[in-house]
Amino acid sequence: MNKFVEEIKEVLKKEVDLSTEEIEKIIEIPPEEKLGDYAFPCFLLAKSLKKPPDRIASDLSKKLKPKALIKEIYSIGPYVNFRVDSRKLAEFVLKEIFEKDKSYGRDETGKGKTIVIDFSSPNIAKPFGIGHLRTTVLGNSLYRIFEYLGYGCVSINHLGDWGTQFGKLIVAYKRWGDEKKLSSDPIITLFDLYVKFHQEAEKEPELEEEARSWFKKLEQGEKEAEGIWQRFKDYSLKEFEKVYRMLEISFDCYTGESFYNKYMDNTIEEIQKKGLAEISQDALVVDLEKYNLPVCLLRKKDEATLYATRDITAAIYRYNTYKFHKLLYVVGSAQKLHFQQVFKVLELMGYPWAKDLVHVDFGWIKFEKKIMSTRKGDVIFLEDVLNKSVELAKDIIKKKNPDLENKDKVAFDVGIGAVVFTDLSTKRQKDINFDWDEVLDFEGQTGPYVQYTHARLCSLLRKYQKPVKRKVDFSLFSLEEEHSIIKKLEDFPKKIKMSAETYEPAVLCSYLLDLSGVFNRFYQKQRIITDDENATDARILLVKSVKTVIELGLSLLGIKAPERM
RNA sequence: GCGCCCAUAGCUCAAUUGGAUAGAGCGUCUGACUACGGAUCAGAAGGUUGGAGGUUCGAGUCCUCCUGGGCGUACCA
Repeated sequence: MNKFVEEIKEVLKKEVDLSTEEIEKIIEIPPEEKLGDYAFPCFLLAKSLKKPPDRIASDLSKKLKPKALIKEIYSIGPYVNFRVDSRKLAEFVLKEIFEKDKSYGRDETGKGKTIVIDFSSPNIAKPFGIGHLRTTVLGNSLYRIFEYLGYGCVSINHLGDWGTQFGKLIVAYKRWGDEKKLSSDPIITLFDLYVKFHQEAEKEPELEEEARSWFKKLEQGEKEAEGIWQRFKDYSLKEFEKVYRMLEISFDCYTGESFYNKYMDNTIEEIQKKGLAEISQDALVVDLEKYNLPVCLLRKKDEATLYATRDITAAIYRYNTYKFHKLLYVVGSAQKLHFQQVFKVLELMGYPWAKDLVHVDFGWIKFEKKIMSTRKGDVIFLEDVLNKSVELAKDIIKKKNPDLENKDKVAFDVGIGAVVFTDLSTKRQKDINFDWDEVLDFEGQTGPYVQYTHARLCSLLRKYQKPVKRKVDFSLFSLEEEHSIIKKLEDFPKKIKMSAETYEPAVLCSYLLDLSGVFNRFYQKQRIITDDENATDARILLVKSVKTVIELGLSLLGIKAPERM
C-alpha cells in the first residue's frame, strides 16, 4: 500500500492493541481536508479500554510521535488525525506518475484472467436508440477498466438477431412491405413495419399467431424465412456500425443469439439428462420453485426455444471458449429475474463457474418522465443525439476559438464526449431522464469541463516550451491548493479499482470532476509560469501529472482528450 | 397479490460502502480577465436525506412497516 499509511500503522501498532490488518482497515481519509490527511477513529477501542473515544483519541495523540513521513499528530473529537509531510507526499506521488506516465495506476491483479463482457447487444431490425447508450458505453468503459487492471477482456455483442420478433417482422414485411423503401432506407422501414405490426395486432390478434409460426419456420431453417432474416440482419449491422464508429467502440465478436441455435438441442438434452427438466402445460421447463423463482421455460409448446435457453447455451459456450474469470452481462435491470433464473439453472447443472456470472444491471433512460417503448414507435435515435451534440460543440468552438485548427475533429471529440460522460456519470442503477438541455450542457459537471481542463493543461505545457523536469524542489509545494491536487492524484489508482469492483465507471467520472475542480481552483488563484525558474519547474511537473491522469481517466471512460478545443 | 429496484437543495447528481458540520453542478442573486484558455473561478441563498419505528458509541447508508414511482412475475427479449 502507500508508505504513509504504512508509517501510521507502524506508529499506531506500538500503542494500540489491534492487529495491523485491523488498523489498516479502519484508517480513513477525513471528509474535509482541513481535518488532516488520514485519521484513526477510536470507537473500536472504547469498549476494551472502557473509556470514551474522544478521551482515547486525545491520550493517544499525546503518546504518538511524528516520524519521517508524518508531520503532525493531533486529535479532534474521537479521531486521531495525521498530517503528512506534504513535501514527501508530493515527491512520492509526482515521481510515481512521472515514471509510470501513461500506465499510472495500471495493475497486474488481473493477469492471466479473462473477463468476458456482453454488452450493447442491439436488436436487429430496430433502430439504435438512446436506450442502447447505457449498455454500450458502460460495457466499453468496463472493458477498458478491466484491461487496465491486467485482465484479458473479450467484448461480445450479443446481437438480438433471433426470436419471435422476426416472425412479426416477416409477417409485417409480407403484408405491407415495400422492397424499394426497404433497400433505400432499411432501418426506418423495418422500424415502421415493427410498429405497424403492433398496432395491427391489437385489432387483429391472429397476427401474433402468424408471427409465431413464421418464427418457427425460421428456426427450422425454412428458406424464405431465412433469406428475409439474413437481409434484415445485413442492413441493420451496417447501420449499427455507424454508431460504433462514432463512439470508437469495436467488439471482439458479434456472436448474436442466432449463433447458438446449433447448440440448443445439446443444452436441452443436457438439462434433461441431469433430471432438471419437466413438461408443464405442454412446455419444457425447469422448476425453480424451491429457490423462490418462477419456472424457467426452455421450449414452448410449439417447440420453439426461448431466450433463457439461448442464454444458458451461450454461457456454456463462452465458458468452454474462454474459461472466463467472470462473465459480465451489461443489461438493463428489467431482465434481472431472467438472469437469476439462467444463473440458477446453470448452477443446478453443476457448473461451478455459475457463481462468476454477473448481471451488471442499470436503470432506464426515460424521456419526458416516460419510459420509451420501441413497440409504440417513440424512440430517439442515438445517432441524432450524437450528431446534435457534435453540432453544438462546433458552434461553441466557432464562437470561442475561431482560429482552432481541425475544428471538426475537435467538435466531434467534445460532442461525443459530452454525451458519453453524462450517461456514465450517473450510477448504474438509477433511471436517467433524457433531457436535451442536459445532454447538450457543456458547463459545470460535464465531460467538456474535464476536457477543457485538459486542454488548458496542455496549453500550459506548450507555453513552458521545455521538457518537463522530473527532479524539482518538492519543498516548493507548500500551498493548500497544491496539496489538494497531489492528494487527488494519489487517489487515482484506488478509484480505478473501486470502479472495477463495483462495475461503476461513475466513480471515475466524479473523480475526474473533482480533480479538474481542484486544479482549476489552483490555476485561477496562482500563476504557474513565472520568472522564478525553480517554482515554475515544480508547478509544471504538477501540471503534467494532472494532465496525464485526466487523459488516462477519460480514456478509461472511452472519451477523447483533445489538446486544444 | 408476490418479488426486486429507486426516493437526498427548485432541477440533475455525490457522500471514502456504518463515521466527523450531508457535498457539488445547473438555475437564481452578487462579484473576478491591460500576464499562463471566462467551456473558468470566488461568494450568497437553498436540507426534518419520502414518512414512522428499530438496531448501536454513531444511520442518508442496515432491519421492519407505510407512502409514492419504476420493473418483473410461463410460452416476448
